[in-house]
Amino acid sequence: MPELPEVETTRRGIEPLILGKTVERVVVHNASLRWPVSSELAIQLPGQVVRAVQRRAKYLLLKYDVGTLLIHLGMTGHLRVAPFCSEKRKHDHVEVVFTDGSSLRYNDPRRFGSFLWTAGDPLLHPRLISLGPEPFDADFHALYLYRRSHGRKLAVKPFLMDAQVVVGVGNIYASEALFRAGIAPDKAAGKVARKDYAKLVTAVQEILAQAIDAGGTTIKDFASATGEPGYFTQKLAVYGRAGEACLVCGATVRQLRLGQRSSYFCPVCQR
DNA sequence: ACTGGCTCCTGAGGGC
DNA sequence: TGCCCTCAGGAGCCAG
Repeated sequence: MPELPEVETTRRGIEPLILGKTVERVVVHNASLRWPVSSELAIQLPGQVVRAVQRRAKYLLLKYDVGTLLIHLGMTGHLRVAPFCSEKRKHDHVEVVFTDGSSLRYNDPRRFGSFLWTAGDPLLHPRLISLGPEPFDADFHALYLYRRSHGRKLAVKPFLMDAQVVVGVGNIYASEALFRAGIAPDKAAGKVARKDYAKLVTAVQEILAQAIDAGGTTIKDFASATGEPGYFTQKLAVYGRAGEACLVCGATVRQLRLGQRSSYFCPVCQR
């Protein structure tokens, strides 16, 4: 379920706990994630040192000398570091065990996440190569969104959530950013004015930055690698607030479905 | 080329 | 207490 802030919070949590450690072995309890967990992991990783813990979009990149482990948390994935001998929980599917006895443990009830292995440049992996810019990159700007959306009838909210347009903006932050930018979520992407895309770019960046600072958003079960919940939940202006009063104008927050996802908005503030 | 719909899977919560 | 229904933070794939 994590969006970019939750993945970044996870990255920051696990990095100091695994960087420089040597893998002893990989234990796969259940290989049936989004794609089957590659048997390459158990062959390639033993003896390898974690050289870097990076993020691209919602993927975590664990870099080793011989390749990169790409981890996607899906909707319900969690990573935590615990002693290998500590008690296992239901839905602990994969463990990367280090020579110091600690273990990077992947838990994912719905199993929508993935563990992919690539020996080559991870940015050229099929799952990553066609992704759009990072929201904090210089090439994510108003004119870019304006051009990308030209002539498109798709509603602006699913447009914003399209990882080929910009990465990392999931269902919660898409609603929040559109609220902050004053744009109705069901407006056709191609009808949004360039000046409104400028507001949207700023809104996306502000919201994601604030959410990262708060350690992510916990709706149901997000927790960081150290088990802390996210504290951005208290700052959500519209998400999950259907029927309640808009914090800005007092109108009733409404809910509608766009692209099979719940969207929340203020009919007065957003046009 | 776009768009909407379906899909993977488990669990929580509401209504009866 | 239990059953059934809907919904959930992602995103690939398919038909039209």
